[in-house]
Amino acid sequence: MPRSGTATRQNILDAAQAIILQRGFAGASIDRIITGAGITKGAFFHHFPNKAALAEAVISRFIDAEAALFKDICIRAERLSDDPVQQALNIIGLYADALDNHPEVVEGCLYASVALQRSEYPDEVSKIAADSIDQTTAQLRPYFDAAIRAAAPRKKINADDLADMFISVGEGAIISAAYRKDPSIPGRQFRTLKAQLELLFGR
Amino acid sequence: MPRSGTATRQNILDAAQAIILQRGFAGASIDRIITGAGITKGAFFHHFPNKAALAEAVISRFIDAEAALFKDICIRAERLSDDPVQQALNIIGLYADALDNHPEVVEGCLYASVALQRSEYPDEVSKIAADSIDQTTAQLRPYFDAAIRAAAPRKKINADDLADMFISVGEGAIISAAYRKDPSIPGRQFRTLKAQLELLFGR
DNA sequence: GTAACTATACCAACTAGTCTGTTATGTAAA
DNA sequence: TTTACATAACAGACTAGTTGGTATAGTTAC
Repeated sequence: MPRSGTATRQNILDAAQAIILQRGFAGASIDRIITGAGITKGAFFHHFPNKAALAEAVISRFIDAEAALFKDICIRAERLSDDPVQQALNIIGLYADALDNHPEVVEGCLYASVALQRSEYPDEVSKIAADSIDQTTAQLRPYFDAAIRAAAPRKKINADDLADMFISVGEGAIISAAYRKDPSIPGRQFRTLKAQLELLFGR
Repeated sequence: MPRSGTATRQNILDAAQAIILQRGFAGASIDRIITGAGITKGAFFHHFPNKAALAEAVISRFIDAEAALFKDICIRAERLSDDPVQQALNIIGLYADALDNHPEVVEGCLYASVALQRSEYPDEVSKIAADSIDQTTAQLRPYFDAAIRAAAPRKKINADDLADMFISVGEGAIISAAYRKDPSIPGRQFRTLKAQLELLFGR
């Protein structure tokens, strides 16, 4: 058995993600990444056939982590209450809590990075990022739909716009956090959103 | 007097902004920009001493336009009503209208571009972008403050978080719009926000 | 034994920026 | 009215360094 390369691979992905969020994908040169990871060019191309494959690996890992977090939050929200309104509110509250525990959000978000450099990332990467956003809103929509049906909201509102609002607040708050260098902003923004939806659903 | 170069300069800025929003700042090479603008390298470096100066010009122009739009909206909102709550709501509504008339928002936002490529842009550019964001929230905060004092909101909320929410929804909605290729999203998101604040202030 | 590396040399394409020239347009003296 | 001239607006070849990627020969840990 040869030695495992998984640590080195993670090392590369970590360095790549950090540099991509600081300098963009084009600015994240392979030389900078291998310097950041403390390895050589030979090691890099042993793990990734080219830069496009690296991009796909970085984004995929990020997306998988986000999807896992989101699914976990949905499960916990359902466990906390049977009431559809409370479930929807809990998803937002739990997401706020999760962001509080991840101060590295001030570094930025790879979803936003892909959106703002569509033509620089490989097409495949743009596609899987877009699919992941679609999947997240599709998962979220039923919760808001159920809440709207259960509570007769005080303002005419639809689940699509609420699901979009969830994504928008998340992405936008991370940009605000980056400007202010304040990692508490995303959590606070989701709690502000939660308070507004409590009113909307009469809580 | 020699011929005027202002049209060429605008041409360069337009091409640069479009390419920056598609590929990031590092991906927006001078060769790509001059090809996009249909000019030569000599013309480019006649107008800008280096790439950093171009970045500053592009961002400054964007910031000035945003600031002018925002100021205009504030003035119109104040004219529409003397009621502080209505003024705050009108700002959001007028901003939604303005976004409806600018379908190019799906291309992205330079504020977000700078935030997500801090280390690639010249320091001066990051600084003026951050200052501009600070100034916008500082202008917005008094409106929300006045509304809170006038209306005793139904949820405990502060003007800082509301001003941040305005920025977050704006930035986030543009990212959502880019993913969905739907320029109607930002306007709809601001209207959703407005509906929530109407409830908050008892309207 | 074999995969996981290090180290280094190399390449073609691209990068920001420089350089030397050329062209358009207005001013003013002859 | 022509002609000379000043000056900004360009054109395009050129350079030194960087880019992503390849090649190759040896070393290390399981």
